[in-house]
Amino acid sequence: MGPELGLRLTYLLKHALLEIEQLHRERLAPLGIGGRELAVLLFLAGREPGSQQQAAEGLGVDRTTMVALLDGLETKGLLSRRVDPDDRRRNVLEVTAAGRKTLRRGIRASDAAERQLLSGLDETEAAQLRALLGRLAGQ
Amino acid sequence: MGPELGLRLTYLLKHALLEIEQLHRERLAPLGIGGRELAVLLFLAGREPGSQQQAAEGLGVDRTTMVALLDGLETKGLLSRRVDPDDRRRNVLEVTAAGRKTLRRGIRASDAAERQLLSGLDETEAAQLRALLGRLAGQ
DNA sequence: TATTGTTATACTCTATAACTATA
DNA sequence: TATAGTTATAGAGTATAACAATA
Repeated sequence: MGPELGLRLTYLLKHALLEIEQLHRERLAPLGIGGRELAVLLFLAGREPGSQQQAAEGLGVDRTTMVALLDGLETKGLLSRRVDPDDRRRNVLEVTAAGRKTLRRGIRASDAAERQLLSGLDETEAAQLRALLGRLAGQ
Repeated sequence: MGPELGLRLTYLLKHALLEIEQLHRERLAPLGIGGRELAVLLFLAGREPGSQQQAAEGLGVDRTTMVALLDGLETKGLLSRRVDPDDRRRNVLEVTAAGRKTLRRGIRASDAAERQLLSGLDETEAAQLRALLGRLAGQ
């Protein structure tokens, strides 16, 4: 574990994150969404309709942050909020048909961004990196 | 490459970065510096005295961002600015004796933070992760 | 004219506190 | 009283534009 800045884990992780975020910006721009919006669609599409609070917890963002994120997605017609009849304080979130279409295109764009970041690694190495990072995340 | 959010590379990288940043905050707090200040000290200590502009480029931050960072370090007595007599537009940056001491303690704190992040991996796996991330950064 | 450091300003992402409507 | 969504506000971190001093 050398002292050099370029060898510090924080530096290496930040470098990789900044690069993959830039690749996502480029590839998601034609779809009119950002990486955080893709993450919301990805999170919502895979489970039963839930509340904003549940989505915020699942995504690890504050519920106040979620409001603006959902405003954007709703304005673009990619998801809908409707009041939960069983608890009128809650909004039930549902991805629209347009949202599902954008999500499918977004996943392909994200896959391409990941492949580009990992283009210097072979299949085995890419899988190793993914597995090791997954274990840091406790998966 | 599955569609699930928790398997996306961006999610995994961000998770690891947030965690190691938190570990650094905890371990650097007693030293009175933040992770970005440690990075500046680390960058400056390893090379010939240089200008703010050179430091900004080397660290990958804007030169306007560097000003406030250096203000903090100078106030704490960890580095000094002096006008370059050969080009009076430039400030020559030098880490003080106190700065070098804080740097040594900071490196130990950062090493400990890295070990904690990687505590679920064995030595070989930790080295693999470091090497793979290094290759993404073009090293 | 161009460059270095600086300041003012703005934009993104994030969180805290307070409001409202519901429970 | 407590909870879900919302708004206002503020704090990091970042960048752009413009300024003074110097080249």
